[in-house]
Amino acid sequence: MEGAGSREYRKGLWTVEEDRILMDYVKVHGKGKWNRAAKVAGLKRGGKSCRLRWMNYLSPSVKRGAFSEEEDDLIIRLHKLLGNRWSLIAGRIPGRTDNQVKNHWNTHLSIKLGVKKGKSKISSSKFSKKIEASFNTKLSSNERLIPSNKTETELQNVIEDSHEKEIEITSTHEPILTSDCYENFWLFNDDSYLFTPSLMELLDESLESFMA
DNA sequence: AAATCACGCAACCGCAGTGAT
DNA sequence: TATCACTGCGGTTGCGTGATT
Repeated sequence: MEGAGSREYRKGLWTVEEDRILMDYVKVHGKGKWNRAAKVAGLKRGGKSCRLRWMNYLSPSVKRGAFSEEEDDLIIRLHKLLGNRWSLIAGRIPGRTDNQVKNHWNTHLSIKLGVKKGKSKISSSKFSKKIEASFNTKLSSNERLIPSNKTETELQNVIEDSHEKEIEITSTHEPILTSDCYENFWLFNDDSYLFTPSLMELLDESLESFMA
């Protein structure tokens, strides 16, 4: 039982020194076994705290900084269908964690869309008419528009397929990535990525036929 | 300049699922 | 089969900081 017994755990924000210790530990031993990691590394933190710190902050795959419009768009689309399944949504957005997506939704997107107050303020022309229309009819953040004759697994497969198709398409293109702009570039196997119009279109097409 | 407010985000909590023994 | 350790998830809290009064 974590927290029980004589062992006392530090709480609150991580210090630079704690970060360094955890980073060093992961470099040598790899991820996992966080409870043991905390003890072996000499951190006065629980395993869960170590795991969270690594996953949400220290991991080199975590992307920092503001969310792009494309990311916002994708989150909104996926949330519309998946509800508060933050890990699933985050899994479709390279470099973003479930915590980041959840926080971003709660502090920006839900307000922007007027979900909590029951009114939509969607203004972006990027939304497909059908997705926007159906979103406006369902105000609760927990409601999803999965047809009664479909399963969530089928829905996830649709999203997976769209992503697969996207990768297929982008693999045939040359990169047009710029260092300071996330717009209009493609997805690759290295750390760089992008949201292309084709991904959005594929997702819309797939979801529309799924919902039909 | 000090006090208060509001916002954004990191971190915590409780629970469920999974795998090893 | 039961138990335990561990991981992962979503909801929530509370701290830090900038804006406002």
